[in-house]
Amino acid sequence: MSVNCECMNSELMQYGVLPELCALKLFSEFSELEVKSLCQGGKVIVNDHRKVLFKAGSKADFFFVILSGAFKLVRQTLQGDDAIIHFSGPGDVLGALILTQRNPLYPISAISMGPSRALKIPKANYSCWKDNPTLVFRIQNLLSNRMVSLQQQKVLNKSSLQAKMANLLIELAELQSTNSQQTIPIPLTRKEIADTVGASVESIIRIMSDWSKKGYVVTNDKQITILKSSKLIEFMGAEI
Amino acid sequence: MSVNCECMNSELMQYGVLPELCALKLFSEFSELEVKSLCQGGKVIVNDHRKVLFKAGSKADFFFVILSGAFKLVRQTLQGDDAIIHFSGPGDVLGALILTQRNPLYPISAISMGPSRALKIPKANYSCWKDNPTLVFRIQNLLSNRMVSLQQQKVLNKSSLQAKMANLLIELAELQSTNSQQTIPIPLTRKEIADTVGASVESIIRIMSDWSKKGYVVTNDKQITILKSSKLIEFMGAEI
DNA sequence: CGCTCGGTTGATGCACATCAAAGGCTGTGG
DNA sequence: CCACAGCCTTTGATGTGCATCAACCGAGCG
Repeated sequence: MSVNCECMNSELMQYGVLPELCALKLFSEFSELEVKSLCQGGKVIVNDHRKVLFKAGSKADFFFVILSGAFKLVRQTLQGDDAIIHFSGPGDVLGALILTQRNPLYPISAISMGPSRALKIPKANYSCWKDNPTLVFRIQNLLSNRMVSLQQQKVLNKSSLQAKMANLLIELAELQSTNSQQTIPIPLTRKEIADTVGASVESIIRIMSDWSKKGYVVTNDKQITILKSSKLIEFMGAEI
Repeated sequence: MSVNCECMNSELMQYGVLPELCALKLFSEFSELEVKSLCQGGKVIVNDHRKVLFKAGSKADFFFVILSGAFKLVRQTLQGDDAIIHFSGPGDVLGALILTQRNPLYPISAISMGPSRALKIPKANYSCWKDNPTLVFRIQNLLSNRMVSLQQQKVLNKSSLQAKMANLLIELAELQSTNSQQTIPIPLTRKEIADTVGASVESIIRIMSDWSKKGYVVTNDKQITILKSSKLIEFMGAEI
């Protein structure tokens, strides 16, 4: 057992993951030693585009810290199509909230979008995570953000599709700190936008091409850039 | 200051609130002494129907434990109508998640539904709440439930209005533990249902009266009882 | 008594979904 | 190497679920 851990640990070092972890906002002001002990036994998962990190309904024996790329959190609807609950980027912690339960199952699936990497950490480690007030605080903040985002979407429930799309694009563009360019740091298909706002692909396409024509946005091989965020913001409050 | 606390504390005793608190699942297996110290300085707020407990955007200097009745958590849309985010009952903790932030503002408003009582606890107490692993654990579970509910609603986003209504009614009916009668333990107007599922009052009324005619539900002065939950569940999965 | 609030019903219209068809692009295997 | 399948995108035609508007009723209430 401990041998196994050792091995995993050396793996952490090997790939130079430790400094990468320390660079995350999640672990800022933590010493390398602390991070190393918190992530003991963690294993780096490298995913291509569209690979499942974990699946809704399966046993939650691990939790995850995203290192690079992005993952979508998805649930299937009974009609067979997907509903995207959230997009997670580097520094996000996945599967932590439910670890306090007895026999936890993942409530959602996590699927990579483009090449992505995550650290897979045994559930057992969580006991020392939750004894660290700073860490608990930061994980709560991550959850709080997700909650706020879900609530905001509920508020826009009765609004037009354009309002929901504007909200989504702006929210995603804010993920990256460099405010100069409003480029969404996640490769995003129209279908994924549709699954997020709960609409059909065709409707998304119609609105996106309209916005492109008007010069509000530019899309370029799944990279979406917002040119006139003021116009998009208008949609979010528009009566009509 | 300490005098004030004393007074508040005696207030806790006076109204016999302490045993009431201890009876909550939140505090089960806690001693009266512990609960008393955790809720030190707390003040009981008694509300009629439709009174504001706290308002979105105001400074969050307190957090709350619901003693009796129910509260709806609401945000205004830019169009001027309400969006109900969640219904909270006895034992729920409100305003706790954001207390880890620097200068927290309530992200939502809480409004009583029918006569309700809540314990208003100074923010300062939260520091000793969050040092108690059991309490942190239980508050996380409450949050987890809210998260799951919001996610479920996202999954039903593309479904018919009937599916969303069925989901809501069943979820609310499950709030009360007595499984014999499927009565929703919260007085609920059609408008409130509409604001929760993001629909118009008229549409809710049409569906509710249809269901009443068919004998699926009975409503009786804002008390809704589900007679045939199997029929409602059918709607949640129905293709058409 | 007029007031507001909650419930109800019908007529009309629109913002979407749905269906259908087609073209580009990528990877895969014969 | 080409053929084929699968994914993503696009456009047009058609349909419909639900919002919106308008009007009315009953109950509670200052």
